[in-house]
Amino acid sequence: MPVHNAEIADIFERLADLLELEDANPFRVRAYRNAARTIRGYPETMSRLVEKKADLAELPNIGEDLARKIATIVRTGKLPLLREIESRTPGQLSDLMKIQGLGPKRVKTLHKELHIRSVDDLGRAARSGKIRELPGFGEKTEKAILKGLEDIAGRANRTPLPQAEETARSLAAYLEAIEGVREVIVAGSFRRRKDTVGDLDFLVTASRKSPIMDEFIAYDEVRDVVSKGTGRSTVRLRSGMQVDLRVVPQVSQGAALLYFTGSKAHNIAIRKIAVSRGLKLNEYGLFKTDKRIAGKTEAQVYRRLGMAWVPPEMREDRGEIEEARKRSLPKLVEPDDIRGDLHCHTQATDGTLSIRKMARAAAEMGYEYLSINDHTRHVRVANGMDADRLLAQVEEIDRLNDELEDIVLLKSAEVDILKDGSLDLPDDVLGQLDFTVCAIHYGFDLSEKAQTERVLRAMDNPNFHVFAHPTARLINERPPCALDLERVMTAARENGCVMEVNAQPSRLDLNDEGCWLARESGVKVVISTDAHSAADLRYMRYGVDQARRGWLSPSDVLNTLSLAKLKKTLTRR
DNA sequence: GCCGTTTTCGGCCCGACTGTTTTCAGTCG
Repeated sequence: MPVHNAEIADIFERLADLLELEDANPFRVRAYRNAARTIRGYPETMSRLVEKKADLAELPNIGEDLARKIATIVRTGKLPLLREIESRTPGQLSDLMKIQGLGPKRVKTLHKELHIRSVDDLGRAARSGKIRELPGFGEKTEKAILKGLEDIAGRANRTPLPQAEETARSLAAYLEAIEGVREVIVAGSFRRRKDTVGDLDFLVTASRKSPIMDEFIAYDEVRDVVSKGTGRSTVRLRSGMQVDLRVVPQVSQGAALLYFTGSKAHNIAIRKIAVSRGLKLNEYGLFKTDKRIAGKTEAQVYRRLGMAWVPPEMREDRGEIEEARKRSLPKLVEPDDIRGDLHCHTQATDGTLSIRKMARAAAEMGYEYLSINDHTRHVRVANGMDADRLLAQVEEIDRLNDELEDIVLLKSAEVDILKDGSLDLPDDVLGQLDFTVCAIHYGFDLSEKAQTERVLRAMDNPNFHVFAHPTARLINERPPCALDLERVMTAARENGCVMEVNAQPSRLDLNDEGCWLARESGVKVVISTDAHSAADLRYMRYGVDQARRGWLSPSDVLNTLSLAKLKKTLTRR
């Protein structure tokens, strides 16, 4: 079983935690964390890179030493250094650092003074009141630890973007109504459009006299106040979501927006650029000695650093800094570029509307085309169609196309990929469609080898056009199935197949990294909503977000094409 | 342990808030 990037990143992060507990050189600790971040977000697997004998030291934040360590982990699944350190420092101690308010120093004290080795030990010590007696600790810290233990026990998942959007909208409206508030912006991973959001970062410009902080913590949905200051406060909402609020002067708004949008890695990289130019960048502006030379807008700050403005979705330190310095950032796809939706369902299977009503809804979105992709027979729970029903639907679509004036319907289906890699309707039936969208709906737990071969075999069929929601993940519900995406991409390119970016907020599949891999592999994508109702067509935006995070341009996305060009491109040779 | 449009050695992002303290260490983002 090949080692996943996440496992390698976990090993390095654990190592960093334990080294920190041992008071190791903090920059060495940081090096391990930086490397972990690079590996976790890297679109290709380290296993594959090692197999290809690629030079891992070429990757950012990876040098000769870590390249060797990665290779060791790939080959053996473990790292001798970690074992060696764990023999000195109990491995579970790194778990304690996950509790809010506990860092390496305090964990070390707890271990040394009270012999605490695990989360359970910590709970017992806190409940018996032993922690408050330690030097540097007190009653409040002890209480905070008990609270922190509760939090990690019932830790909420990261919030899907649309839910976060709803929370953000209500809170923004509340904040905007507070006296003296000028502008409210949500920054953080929300602004970078990550598929899920951990917490919300609100940035507010307000007059000096505004009672913003008092009003903020008085918001109806606030469960507890984590901290409260004049410039920054943090609360936890009833939903479990954490919200940070920062008040900044208008003259610093751009610098603050830049800073609080992140990512952390992007911030660090641009601060280094500032330092290299003898400047200092913080959330209040860009400074030459003590003189602010930029800060009102983001564009101003980037400009004074010799860079183009970077779209928030790209701010992950995945090469955007270099491109911005060379002024060669790609032009990212935008919602307005989308000219049609290539995956939707009707009441023939599990959708809620007739074909005609879906067509009308799509026309109202301004689309030129919409394809109808009802399920095929294997998906019985969704009333999947057999050949006769599908062919009847094809005729119905032909009739509707004669009648409809403002939109063209494409004949398609969401065809099941069976376990043996065959498609669940005969070729002569599939051949009557304009194109197919093929997907896995069962057998998610096959081994990576079996799952990958299943897909590759399916792609050999000339009636396979689009691979829908490729990893079949459901955010916070079902992990992505084991699939060698790199091999799948290669096969897609060779066979002229296309990958779907499924825009359902619970799927977002391909995700940003998948989009990145598609582009690198020379594979085109379609962004589709998989709509089951008219309202679902509005999910398109979320798919575009992920495509932008994967640096996709309109030319990478086939449903930015006119109908004529699209039809030509979706044909396999 | 990484990295280089000043450098292959000597740097490494920066400020706010809290709690336990009487001036600051620890943690967080």
